[in-house]
Amino acid sequence: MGLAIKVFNQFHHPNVHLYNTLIRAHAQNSQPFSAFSVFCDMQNSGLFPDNFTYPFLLKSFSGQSWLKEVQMIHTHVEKFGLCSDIFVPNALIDSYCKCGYSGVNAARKLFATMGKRDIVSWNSMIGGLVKGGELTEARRLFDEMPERDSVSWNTMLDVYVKAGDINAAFEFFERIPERNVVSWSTMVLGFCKAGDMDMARILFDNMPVKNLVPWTILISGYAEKGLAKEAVGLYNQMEEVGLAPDEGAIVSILAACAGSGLLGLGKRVHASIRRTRNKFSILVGNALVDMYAKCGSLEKAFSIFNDMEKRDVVSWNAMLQGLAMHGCGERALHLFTRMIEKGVSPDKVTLVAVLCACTHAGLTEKGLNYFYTMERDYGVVPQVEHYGCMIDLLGRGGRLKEAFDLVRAMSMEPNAIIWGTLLGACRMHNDVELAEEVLDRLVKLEPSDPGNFSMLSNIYAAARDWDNVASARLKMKSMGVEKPSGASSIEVENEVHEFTVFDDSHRESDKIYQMINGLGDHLKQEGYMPKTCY
DNA sequence: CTAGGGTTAG
Repeated sequence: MGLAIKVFNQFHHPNVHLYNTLIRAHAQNSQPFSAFSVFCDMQNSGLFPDNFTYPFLLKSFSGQSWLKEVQMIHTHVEKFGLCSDIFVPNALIDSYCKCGYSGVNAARKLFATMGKRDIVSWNSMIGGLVKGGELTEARRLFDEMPERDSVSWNTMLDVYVKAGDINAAFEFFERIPERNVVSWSTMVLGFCKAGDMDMARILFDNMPVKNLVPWTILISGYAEKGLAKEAVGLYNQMEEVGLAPDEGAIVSILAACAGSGLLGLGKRVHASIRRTRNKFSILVGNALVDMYAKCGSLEKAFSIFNDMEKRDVVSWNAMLQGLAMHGCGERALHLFTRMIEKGVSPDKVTLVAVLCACTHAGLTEKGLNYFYTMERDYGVVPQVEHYGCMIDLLGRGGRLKEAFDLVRAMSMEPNAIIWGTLLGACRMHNDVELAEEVLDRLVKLEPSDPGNFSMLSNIYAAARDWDNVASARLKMKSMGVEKPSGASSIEVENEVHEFTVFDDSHRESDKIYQMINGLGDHLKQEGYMPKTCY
């Protein structure tokens, strides 16, 4: 690329073709800023962009949400009458659809006024609607379109998957005239999302052709659900068939590991990165920082964070969040100060992390102060997540009434997390009366979640109100769902061992319990009194 | 133009 630019600069009067080539090269290297600056140079030198310039330029924007720039190009294109070529409006539709809600609306308007449409115009428009969550309209357009290719069918399959209707998705999948690797992958993803890992595996095993994407989907699917054995096994299998994870696979698998604490697999992926490349992108760096931080290896996360050549706000957020969630509130706040000193603008996620840090460090006053000054100091308007942090901060501090007042003072509708947080605080401080009131609201939002009643039953238990404990338990049973028991797992030499409560299925179970009891005795000798009443 | 991908409160 550097050489290409050097050669380009030797031309005294580059023509439109040369400019286009350079813009396309920047697009291929995901350099939107460079592409745009070449475009500006081109205009400054008095040349008029043509039918090729705009699609290339728009292509370089992918990954950005540059609504204004897309609108600007749209205006240009209309002024010069370049919409006659179908490639230009098609590229505009696609770019608009990557700019969120208002972008999709602009795309829709453009699509409606197009005199000529090809299959790509329809596919782009439908794909945009799917991204915008407008599934019903996407479906309508699919039914309306004059002809369909495999992209159309796959997009429509994605509609069913996104709608969460796995049965309808599978029926549709079977009706697709020519299924390709994308159709199969979408279906595997659908089963992963539906929690049916057996079906996901069957589909995966029966795929006529595979690439890295279905491997990634299934490994991430296992990892996300904490199925360490399956995830590691499949990752090994992938390496055995000679596939190395690309950036997409790395980021996806690391994210799944972060979500469920699979440090072992995360380390494997990290090792593979170190083996195969000498540097990595911000995306991969952030995924690594987040994975190590969430898995509890804070020092490892810090060392990667510090070694990163470039950091963006997400890098800082991941590190801050990691420190905050592991109780290192003071360290998180110190890092936040460093972030401000470096001139990085905090965003809404940063402030969630900061407030969370105050909560976990017991810094109630400091948290309140950040909350009330965040808009003035950092331009971040408090949103429902920030209120959630404050409810937790006040609630844990025993200031239940203030927490409840804050919920009522919120400008937005409190969601289930808000009420759930408050319920947790009631449990912590044994406030039965408030708990009943809070549960009332919570049930309206999450009527089928038995966890809420489990929480209430614990509150009654703490107050020794056994009649109500019984009725809460009964309510849980009648909902047909037992609270699933949690499991923990450790990995020893690439083998995963899983444990649940009262579990004696492990082959070395006797030894393990011996060790646990021994530890308990030691703790008691040191004066530790276990708290059994939760 | 379609499938996987970084940070968000219980």
